[in-house]
Amino acid sequence: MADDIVEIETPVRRRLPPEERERQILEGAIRYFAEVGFDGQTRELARRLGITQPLLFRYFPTKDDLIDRVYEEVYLKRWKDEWTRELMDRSIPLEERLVRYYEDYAVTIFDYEWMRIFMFSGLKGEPINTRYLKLVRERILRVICIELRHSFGLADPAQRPVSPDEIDLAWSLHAAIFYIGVRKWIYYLPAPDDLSAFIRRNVKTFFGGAGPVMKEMVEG
Amino acid sequence: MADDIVEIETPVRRRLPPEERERQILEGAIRYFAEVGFDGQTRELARRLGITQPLLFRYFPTKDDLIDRVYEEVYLKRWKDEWTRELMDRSIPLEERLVRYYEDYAVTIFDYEWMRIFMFSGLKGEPINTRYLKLVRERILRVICIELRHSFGLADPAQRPVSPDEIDLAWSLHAAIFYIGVRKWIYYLPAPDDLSAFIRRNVKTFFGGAGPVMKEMVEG
DNA sequence: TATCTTGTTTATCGTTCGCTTATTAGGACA
DNA sequence: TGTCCTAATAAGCGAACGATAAACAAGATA
Repeated sequence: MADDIVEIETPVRRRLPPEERERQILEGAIRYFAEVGFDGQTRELARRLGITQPLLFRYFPTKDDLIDRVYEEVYLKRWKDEWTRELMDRSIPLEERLVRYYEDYAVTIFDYEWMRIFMFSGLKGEPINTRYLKLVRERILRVICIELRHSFGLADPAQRPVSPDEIDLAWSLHAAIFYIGVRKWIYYLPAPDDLSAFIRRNVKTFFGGAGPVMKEMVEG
Repeated sequence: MADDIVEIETPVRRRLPPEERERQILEGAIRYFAEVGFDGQTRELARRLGITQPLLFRYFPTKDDLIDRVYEEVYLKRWKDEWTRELMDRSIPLEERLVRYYEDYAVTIFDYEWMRIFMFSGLKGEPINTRYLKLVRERILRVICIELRHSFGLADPAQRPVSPDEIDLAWSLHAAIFYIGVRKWIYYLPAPDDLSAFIRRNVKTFFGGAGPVMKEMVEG
């Protein structure tokens, strides 16, 4: 029965520098939790990493601690302050600024791990999610509204503050881009093959139609 | 220590007609799974229903069977064929048709249970999710594209079929509306207080800007 | 080569999971 | 009021969960 000879995997015990092992676990956790959600089991995560389960608990005291590190790694480290700065650069036409911003933002969020962990943590009601969205609202959408006001020759936001309704309209442009990520990484449906062209068309549609609507909101 | 007197709940065993009990369990399951996801435990579900856990398994052989019934109940029973029909009614201006459709569609999907179960099942990769989205694409978005062609005086779809790029643009309008539900029921963030006005503004923005973009896609 | 530190594994704890079996009791009917 | 069907419960099974304790061994230092 020579066919029955099975290769025994001799589990080589590899001793890694702590920071390297921690890094390895963290990245494995991001991949794993992005796939199955935070109800995924520590045993299975350890199996995929090729280590034993107790070793996880040496580096991360509890499962929740590991999850917190995942959040930190995925969201906060990927935020760029330059987005706000570049959106305000009036030496460039606003429509082009919007295209540039969304092209860059898309690179950040159109990512298997980012997208799925964002939805999983949203459904769990994690505060970090709310915090992230507040960043989007205050540092992106409000800025876009201010620039739209200027671009359409509407009232100065210093005189007449940006209203929630205007922010909501800006959310819509954001949603259109964001939804591509949802389609691709949550629903596993085909997404536009030319993402740049999609973004350009979306911004053009929005920018082309927003003028009268904004005017009505601000001055109506 | 009269304060320590505790009301003992004598567990009244209520004998219900089977179909009534099944209904009660199904609706409890929708509420519960919408809140915590499908990893929620059958014991906790039973507790919330005020029944014992084995009774669940009398009515639904396995947890998966119960989940399947939840899907059926939430998605498929809420689809309206009249949406497609009314979107095609050219006796009404397209912009108004779009507003009417999204107002009605919003009533259906802006619902705690619908929204959250949709996201949970999406993340789980449930086939029913893909099936539902195919409905949206073929019976809503494609129809909208055809009507946009007609409204903007562009090539007849019978001659030049609607392209994926055009469908993608229609997804964007859909996404803007859908995202309100995400903001409200997934992120628990404030949503527009006048939903009708929001929809009207969105459709107006889209309709106002889509013309040249559509023309470029169809004839460019 | 012997020693020591500590990264890693083996074995296991207490709990909770989906699900089953055996028993109890509600309520329509005679 | 007594009978009977079956809705409902009580008790518990094996497996899997997060987490722990004790034993082992890789690799730097002497």
